[in-house]
Amino acid sequence: MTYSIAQAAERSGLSIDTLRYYERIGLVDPPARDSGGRRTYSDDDLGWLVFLTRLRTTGMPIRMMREYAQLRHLGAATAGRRKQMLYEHRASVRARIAELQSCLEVLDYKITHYEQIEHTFIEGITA
Amino acid sequence: MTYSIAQAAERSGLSIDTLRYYERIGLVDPPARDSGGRRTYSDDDLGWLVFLTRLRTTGMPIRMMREYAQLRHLGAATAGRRKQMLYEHRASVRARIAELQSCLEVLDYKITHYEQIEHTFIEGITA
DNA sequence: GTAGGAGCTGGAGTGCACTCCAGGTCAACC
DNA sequence: GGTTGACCTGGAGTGCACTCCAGCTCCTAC
Repeated sequence: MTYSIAQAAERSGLSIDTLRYYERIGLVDPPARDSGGRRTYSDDDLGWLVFLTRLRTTGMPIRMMREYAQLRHLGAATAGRRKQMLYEHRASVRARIAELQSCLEVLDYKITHYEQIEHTFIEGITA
Repeated sequence: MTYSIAQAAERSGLSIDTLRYYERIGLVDPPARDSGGRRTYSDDDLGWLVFLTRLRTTGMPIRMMREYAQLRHLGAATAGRRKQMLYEHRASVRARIAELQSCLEVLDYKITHYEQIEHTFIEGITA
């Protein structure tokens, strides 16, 4: 199965421009072309694109994604280093989640505070 | 208790430049000045700065923080709208956490995959 | 055979959130 | 009274990750 750039964009959640941009900066290998010179993405290409969106969503900078892509390109010998990168990235994602959760507590506290103000206000009116 | 801009920066985790920038764009009220024209931050100022860093950490854009700051400036009458903003923001933070957790699963899967490759490799050598 | 739509390239432009800088002031210490 | 160090202002510059554009080609459908 192959996909036009528009289909690849839709399925990966990236824009058409972003797909070409990622290719230009070496984040994705240039996909095959059809007889008219148009990009045709394979299922493998799609899988990689989707994985990239996960890395992006979790805040990995493009510079690091590119490093990962380059290691991947070098084949099985770099599997250990890639695993190490994912390990470290996973730790940073976990830390980020913890950070967000701690901020959530502050938000909860603030919201409770506002709710109390509201109650006082209503009681002030109806009393 | 009052603080110099350097102390405010250290305690809030923002840089000195960012403190002045936030003031310029209306995110924080201009603090008092000493006889020499230097900013002196109060404990209240500090509290607000720290709260802003929480909003920033949770991904609230500056535009929205400014909106919140403006409502706060208008006093108690806007408490309901501010509460509403925090409510919505909390929902987005929760969604963000869920998103990160779902990506974590993908990372776990990938890492497991790499570990299996490693095992196979070692067995291949030692066998 | 032509009109329309998708895709192509190289390069310029955008939005966000800072960050840095030059040139100046001010208070304190030697 | 001169030097030092923190701070001041207005404005320019930076890094990131896209996003947009002009001018072109190519296939399809009428």
